[in-house]
Amino acid sequence: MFDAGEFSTSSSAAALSAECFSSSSCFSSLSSSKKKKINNSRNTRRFSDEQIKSLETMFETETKLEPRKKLQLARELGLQPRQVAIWFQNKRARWKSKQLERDYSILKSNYDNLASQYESLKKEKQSLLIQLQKLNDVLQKEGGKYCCRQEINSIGFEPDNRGDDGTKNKEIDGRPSLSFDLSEHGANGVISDDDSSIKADYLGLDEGADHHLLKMVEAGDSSLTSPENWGCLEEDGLLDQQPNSSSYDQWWDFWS
DNA sequence: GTCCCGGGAGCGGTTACATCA
DNA sequence: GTTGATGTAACCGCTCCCGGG
Repeated sequence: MFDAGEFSTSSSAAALSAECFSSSSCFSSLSSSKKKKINNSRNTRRFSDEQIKSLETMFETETKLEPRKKLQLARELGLQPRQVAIWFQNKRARWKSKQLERDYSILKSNYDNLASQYESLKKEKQSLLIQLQKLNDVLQKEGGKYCCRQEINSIGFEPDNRGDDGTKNKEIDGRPSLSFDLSEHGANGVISDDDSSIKADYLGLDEGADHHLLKMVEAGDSSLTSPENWGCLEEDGLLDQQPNSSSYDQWWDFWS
């Protein structure tokens, strides 16, 4: 395929190679002037396009050459077997380096996505906490009118109950009903079933428990904003539905 | 069967040089 | 023409594996 003398790649180095190429100890035993001469001989050392192409093709099929194939390839390309071996070594190193870069890029992309999701969830949580605080304030102003969520349920509380004029609060049976704006939860500003399932996901709650919790939130149960009152959740069996203590910790971390 | 030794091969890191902007 | 960055062939030192004694 290629004549040994066709390429000037390793003119003087090739001449040396016949006796020294396969022995690094031979090289290291040379005087410094001799080494310099060898280094200077690297002048036109780049392999030709044809040689590179053949080497690349072979590398695609196998990244490690069998000794027999190495000799054959070296013969075909007019190179020393050691040159072929070194080319494969360097190629493997470069390929590995590129692979690491690709892997890093993928991991970084995944991390960025997760970080972005985390930030948006954090904002959503903050927004919900603010809403809870507002509701709690309203409830405290109103006194004991909303002490019992059964009572609220019995009057058909709907989070989306709005007055005809579009205001968020509307009287039901002569008592004010509360609605609130969660703009992040869709155009109509109410918590949808979809939202419930989303929260169930990251709170680790099952749908039933989460629904219960959301109802309490929707109903403006002030106990939710006061940890000392969370005992009622246990009484309701809500926290009992936590699969394990780590989920409980997760729940606590989320709201704290 | 086990240990030791030498040689071959691969790998990570480095050097020397060519090329290009 | 000079310079810094980059790519690459070749090397060095080390480790691992394997066969022979």
